[in-house]
Amino acid sequence: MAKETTTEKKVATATNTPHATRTTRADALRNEDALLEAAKVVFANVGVDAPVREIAAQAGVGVGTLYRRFPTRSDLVVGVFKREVDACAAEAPKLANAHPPGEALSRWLKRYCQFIVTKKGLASALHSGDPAFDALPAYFRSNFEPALTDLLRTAAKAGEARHDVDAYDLLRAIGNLASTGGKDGPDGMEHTYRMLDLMIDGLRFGTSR
Amino acid sequence: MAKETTTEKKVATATNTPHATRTTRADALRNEDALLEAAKVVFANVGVDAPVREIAAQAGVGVGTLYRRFPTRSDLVVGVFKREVDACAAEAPKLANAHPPGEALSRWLKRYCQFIVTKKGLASALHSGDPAFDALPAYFRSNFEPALTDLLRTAAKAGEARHDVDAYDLLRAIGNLASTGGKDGPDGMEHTYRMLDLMIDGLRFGTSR
DNA sequence: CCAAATACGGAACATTGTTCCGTTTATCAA
DNA sequence: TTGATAAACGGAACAATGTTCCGTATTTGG
Repeated sequence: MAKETTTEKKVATATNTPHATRTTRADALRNEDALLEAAKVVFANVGVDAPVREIAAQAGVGVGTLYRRFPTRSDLVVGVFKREVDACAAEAPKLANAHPPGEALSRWLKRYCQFIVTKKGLASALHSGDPAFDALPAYFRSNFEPALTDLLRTAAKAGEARHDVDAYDLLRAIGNLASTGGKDGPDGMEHTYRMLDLMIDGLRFGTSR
Repeated sequence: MAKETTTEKKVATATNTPHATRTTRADALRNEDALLEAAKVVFANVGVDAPVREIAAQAGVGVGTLYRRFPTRSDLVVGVFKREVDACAAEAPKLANAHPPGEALSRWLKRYCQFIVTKKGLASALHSGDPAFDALPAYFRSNFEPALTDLLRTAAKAGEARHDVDAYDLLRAIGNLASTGGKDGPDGMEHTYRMLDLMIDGLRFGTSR
């Protein structure tokens, strides 16, 4: 439900009538991807209020195509947001495989930090009252909390992090950290990273108990 | 500087050239007032995103007139906000004259509560990133803080309120109280008023020290 | 009462979100 | 491979909205 998989999708009718359904066309899938990617770029450059036409152009697609996939501007915003959440959360297990537990945790937190900074524009859209965004906070949490919980638990077992830190608390704390002082500050992101390092050190402190 | 006074306004040129300036035309003043009043009503009914045309119509005026007075939609929003702040702050001294200190304080806090609830729509506009709104928080504070400070001090001297309450803290606290649970809640405003009464009682507690 | 400055109204313009529909293309059975 | 057909496409057209322009009406001051 999170995102369209590349798997074939046919409507499962009880009686398989002839010509019942077809697979989703390849160009359609390609375009959906191109649109999300284009929107991500345009949102980052121009802001979340960027005109739909500009996104369609960047994706090399007509507005009609855009609207068939995302019936509303908000739907596109939601799509980009979810895709970014997915991408960020998906890195947790990868990092866990590639690095020792403490390192994996630290790297993922930095990655999450980047996500937050990038999505600052979106964050304000969340509180715009548009009901299309109502589900996003839950989506955010239901993806990030388990991902971070795993990293934390593994690191704690390996003696590389304390046991008494709640994943959601940490997500919120870092979220607040990163959203004030964003990437356009005096020393661009450096301040945020310093604060993040502080917090990571805090996670390690008192480890061997 | 707060608002246009009804006083004549002529540009004071060093050398009074002939035909130097004229007073602002009467209809212009009338229309400015009508526009602010209309905008207040429409914002309340339709929301801050109401179309400019609708406001002009409600004021019985063409859009051209609106735009001469308020070069931008945001300017109109700012105008309404300031006028409401002015109106609310101006009631403080009036209440102080008409009631005993504790009563005046309590009445004004309730009045302020109404202001907050009404302006919830505007509040979200404040955080919309539009630089036109940058000055509003300061305007808010610079009007309300002195008004409430006076009420508090007077009440405290009369032994009807504690001495150790900071006006700005109180403004913020009540602001938070009133903005969650607004006028459309289950028991419309009643909950907010109950909480406010609690706070007012708290102000009185420990009075005779 | 007149001339000039000022203000007015609302049509016209520009920018968006969204819909519509004639045309193109991918799919799949034969 | 091929052709019928469902699916998807592109972009013109529509609607809503902020903003500008300018010919006309009103107010002011003498």
